[in-house]
Amino acid sequence: MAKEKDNKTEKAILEAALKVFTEKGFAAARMDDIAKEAQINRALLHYYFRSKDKMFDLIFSQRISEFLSGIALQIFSEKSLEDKITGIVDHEINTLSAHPYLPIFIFQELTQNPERIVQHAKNVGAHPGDMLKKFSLQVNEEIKKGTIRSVDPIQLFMNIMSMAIYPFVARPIIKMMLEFDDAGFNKLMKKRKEAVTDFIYKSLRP
Amino acid sequence: MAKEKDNKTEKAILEAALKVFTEKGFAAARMDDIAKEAQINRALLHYYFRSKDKMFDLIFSQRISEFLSGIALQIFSEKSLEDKITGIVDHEINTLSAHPYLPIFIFQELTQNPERIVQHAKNVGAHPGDMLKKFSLQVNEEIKKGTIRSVDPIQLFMNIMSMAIYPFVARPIIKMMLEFDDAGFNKLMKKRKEAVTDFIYKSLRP
DNA sequence: CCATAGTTTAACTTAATTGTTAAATAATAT
DNA sequence: ATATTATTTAACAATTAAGTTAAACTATGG
Repeated sequence: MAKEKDNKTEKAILEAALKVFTEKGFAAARMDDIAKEAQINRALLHYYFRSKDKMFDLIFSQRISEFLSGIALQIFSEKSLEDKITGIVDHEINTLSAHPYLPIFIFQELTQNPERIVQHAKNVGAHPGDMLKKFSLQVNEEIKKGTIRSVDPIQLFMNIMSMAIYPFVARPIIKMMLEFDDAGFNKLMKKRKEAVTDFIYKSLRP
Repeated sequence: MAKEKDNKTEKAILEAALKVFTEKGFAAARMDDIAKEAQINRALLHYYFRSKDKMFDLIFSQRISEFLSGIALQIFSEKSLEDKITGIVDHEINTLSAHPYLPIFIFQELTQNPERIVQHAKNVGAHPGDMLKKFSLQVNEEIKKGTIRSVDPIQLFMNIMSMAIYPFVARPIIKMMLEFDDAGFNKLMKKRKEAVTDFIYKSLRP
C-alpha cells in the first residue's frame, strides 16, 4: 500500500479533521477522534501532519476562504441585483445544507481569533470590504432607476446573509421547536430558498 | 470579611464565569481565567462551586432560559403583530448589544449537546413549540383580515430572529468588512433596529 | 475578644491529551 | 527481489488542567 499516487489516506485524514473540528471546535476536538474518524491511528496523523495546530490552520483557512470567495463570486458576477440575491441565498443554503456545522465553527473560531481573518481574507483576492462597496453601488443604481425602494445597502446585505445563514446556526432550537429530524430540517431549508428571496423582493417593492 | 450578607464574591465569580464561558466556550474556558477575572484564586472557586461542570450548567441554564423566556414574553404579550415584531427585534438587539458573545455561546454549546435544551426549555413554562403556534395563529389572523400579505408564519419567524441575531454571530466579519471598532458596531446595531422592522413591514405589505 | 466564615498560599494528585519514538509489519514500485 | 514508503503497535515523555488538601491568615459578628 505504498506510494499511492492517489493520496487517499491524506484525504481521509483531512475529511475526518474537517468533520471533527467543525462539529466540536478546536478546543474540544481530540486527535483521537480524528484518527478514529479517518480509521487510522494517532501516530499516522502526526506522520502526515505534524500537529493539531497545523491541521487546524489548514482546515480553517480552507473554510474561511471558501466562505468568503463563495460570496465574492456572486457579488462580482455580471448578474442583475435580483439574480445576485437569489444566487447568494441559494448558494449559502445549498452549501450549508451539506455542512450545517460550518457557520458556528467559523464564527466561534473567528470570534476567539479575529486576527486570523485578516490574513485569510487576502487569499480571496479582493478585499472583503470591496464586496460591500460593489454591492452598495449596484443597489444604489437600482434605487436611482426606481426599480426598488430606497434602502440602506449595508443593512440589506446583512439581511440577506442573516436570513440565509442564521437558521443553520440556530438549527438545534429550530429542530426542537418544530420537532424535526435532520431530513425535516433540510426540507424546510429547501423551501426556505424561495421564501427568503421572495421575502426580500417583496420588501424592496417601490 | 466574614459572613457577608451581600454575597459579593459569589456574584463576582458568576459574573466572571459568564464572561469567560461565553467568550471562550466550555472546552477552551480555564478555571484560572475565571479566578483571575473574579480577582480570586482557584481554591476559592471550588469552595463556592464544586466543579467546572457545575458552574457551566448554572451559567448555561440561566442564559438559555433567559433567551427563550425573552422571546416568550413578547410572543405571549397582548400586543398587535406589528408591535410584537418590533418588540422582539428591539429586545434581541438591546440584549445582544450588551452581551455580543451570547448567541455563539448558546448555539455552539447547544449544537454539541442538543439534549440540554429539552430540560431547560421546561423552565420557561410554555413549551417552546407553543410560541410558534401562538405566533402563527396571530399571523394567519392578520392575513385573513388583509392587513398583511400571505406568508408562511414559520419562515417569517425565522426571518425576524435571523435579522435580529445573526449580525452578532457574524460580528468579527462585519467589523472587518466595515473596518468598525466596537463602538462603530454598536451604533450600526442601534440603527439596525429600525432598519429591520421597517424591512419586515415593507415586505408584509399586501 | 474569640469563634466562625471567608480567603490565600502552595503543594499535591489525578487525569487527559498531545506529541515522540522505535520496532515490527505490510504493500508496492522498480 | 529488494528498497522504499505506508501503517500499526505500544510504550513513553511532556504538558496542561481540574480538583484536593492542609495550614495559615483575615475580618467580623456576637
